[in-house]
This record gives sequence, C-alpha cells and structure tokens, in this order.
Amino acid sequence: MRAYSTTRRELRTQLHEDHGLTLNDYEALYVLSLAEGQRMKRVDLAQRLVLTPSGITRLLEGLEAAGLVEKVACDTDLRVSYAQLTDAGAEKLDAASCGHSGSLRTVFGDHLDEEEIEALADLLGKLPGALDEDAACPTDD
Amino acid sequence: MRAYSTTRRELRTQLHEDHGLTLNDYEALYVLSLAEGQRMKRVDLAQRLVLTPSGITRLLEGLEAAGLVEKVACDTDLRVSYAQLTDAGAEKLDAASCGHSGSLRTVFGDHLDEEEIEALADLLGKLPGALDEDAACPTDD
DNA sequence: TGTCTATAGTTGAGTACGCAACCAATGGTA
DNA sequence: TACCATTGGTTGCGTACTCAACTATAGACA
Repeated sequence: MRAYSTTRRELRTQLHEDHGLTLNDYEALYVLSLAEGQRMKRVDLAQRLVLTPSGITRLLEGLEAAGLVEKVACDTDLRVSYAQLTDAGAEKLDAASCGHSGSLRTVFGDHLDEEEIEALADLLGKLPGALDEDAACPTDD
Repeated sequence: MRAYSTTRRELRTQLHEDHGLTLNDYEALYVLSLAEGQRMKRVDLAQRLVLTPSGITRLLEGLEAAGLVEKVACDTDLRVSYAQLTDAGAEKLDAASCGHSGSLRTVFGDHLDEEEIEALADLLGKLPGALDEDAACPTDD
C-alpha cells in the first residue's frame, strides 16, 4: 500500500504511543535539557520552537500538567516566567530520546549517507528559524 | 522587535492577505498546474502534498467553493474523482506565484547562495515525502 | 510623579489538519 | 453468481496551532 506520508507521521505516532509526547513536546524537553540550568524564558523557547506566545502557553500547559516542566517566576522581572525542566521531564526525555533519535537517524540514514546528512544540517542551519545567534542564550537577566 | 518566527509565517500571511490562499492551497494549485491535463486523482494529490484523504477532502472543499478547482468524475472507475484546475484557478495561481516564488527566492537568497540552494534542493529531494518516482505520474487509467 | 511605548504572557474564537469509522465501487476467487 | 479483501473517498470528533484582543509589568522621558 502506497503510504500517505511516511516518516514524519510515523515518528509522531511512535513518539505519541510510546511516551505520550507530541513532536513539539519532545522538542521542548530537548531544548530545555540543553539550556543553562535546564530552563528558559517562555518567549525564548517560543522563538526556538517557532511558535507564537499563545502556542507556547498551550504547549507548556500540557507539559506542566504532566509534571515534566515547571513554571518558575523571575524575581528581577515580574513579567517573565521560566519553563524549568523537572526531574520527571529529564527522565521522560531520556526514555523517549533513545527511540526517537534512533528513528531519526534511521529515517535520514535510509536516504542519505553520513556526509550528506552533515551537509544538509549545515545548509539548514543557515536558514532562519534555526537557532540564530541569540536563540542560544536562554537565561539572561 | 525580535520576530517570533520569520519566513514561513510571513510567507503564509502574505499569501493569505494578497490572494486568500493558504500555503497548501497554493501548493495544490501549483501541483495541479504541472499535472497532465491539469488534473489529478485526489489520492495522488494527497500523497504529493503529504496529506491524509480527509485532509485533501477539506482542502479541495475550499478550493472548489472558490471555483479554483473542479471535481471531475472518472468514467472508468466510479470510486475515483479528479481534482481539475479551472481557468480561474490557473489565473489565481499566476497572480499569486509571481509574488510567492519571488518571496521564496528572497528568503533563501538572503541566507544561501545559488550553489547552496541547489545543493539543498538536491539533498531534500532524496528524502521521502519529496516526489518519489510514482508521485510524478498523476493521471493514469 | 504621570504618561507613553515596548515587552511577556494569557485567553477566546477560528482553522487546518489527523484519526477512526464509515460507505461505495472494484477485482479477484470459489 | 455470491463472497471478500482492497481501494477511493467522506464525515464526526479531537487537537495543535494562529490571530486578535487583552492585562500587567518595565523602562524612558516630560
């Protein structure tokens, strides 16, 4: 049967069935795990995930409800709040990332060789939406 | 102001404001315009746009309501119906493509040179979801 | 001090999809 | 001929997002 899509859908459903995460859930946990102190201003996280402020609010709503992320106030600026990865969140990420990044590698590896993957990553990295300079510094005050 | 996303959102809103089309609307018109007889089986169009059958039904609903695409029955197989680009659809595509493909070029051109764009297209073309062999032959019976 | 603009974030309403369940037609095969 | 698996397509329902409008804080400047 000629599958409708392939990969992206498969990745999504696998991640969802195995760990109850959407792709963006996963991405959010992943990005947070790399951030200084494992936390980020919501607005920076939004930019990093290419979401609007409301998108981030809803995404974090779910992750907070699941106890994977905590909302932490900033004492120097009452407007901002941080998304802080919890221990449970880090564990969930660990559990999911094994299978997920494996799947990713497989998907790309099926069609591209090592060198091509690197070249692709390089080119995509130059495009906006990818982490531009300032997206890399999550917590500043 | 540090924009939330950038390009994709901008492309979408520009296309929407100027011509009342979503990105997928545009893509559908574009793909149809290249197809033999400017028509395609709905299921093939779905695969090409990486949409589910229900997704295609809803997408074409809108385009049909706008008179840009017509639903044409197949006389050899009563199950299938074609999406047929109308004259109005072709005109709309013309009107939109000028600005849109210009914008696209600009977006990529701002960050990549000619050679890099070509390399990127080449690499992406190898990934699934891009037009695999059979996605190129729209109407067959 | 009051005012004005910019920024962080939430909320309500609308939308573009996916999934599951379904119906109809097709093409075997007995 | 009757049956059955496969394929094309639609519909109901849920969801992840966007946009627009809003509140609240911050910082600049009179």
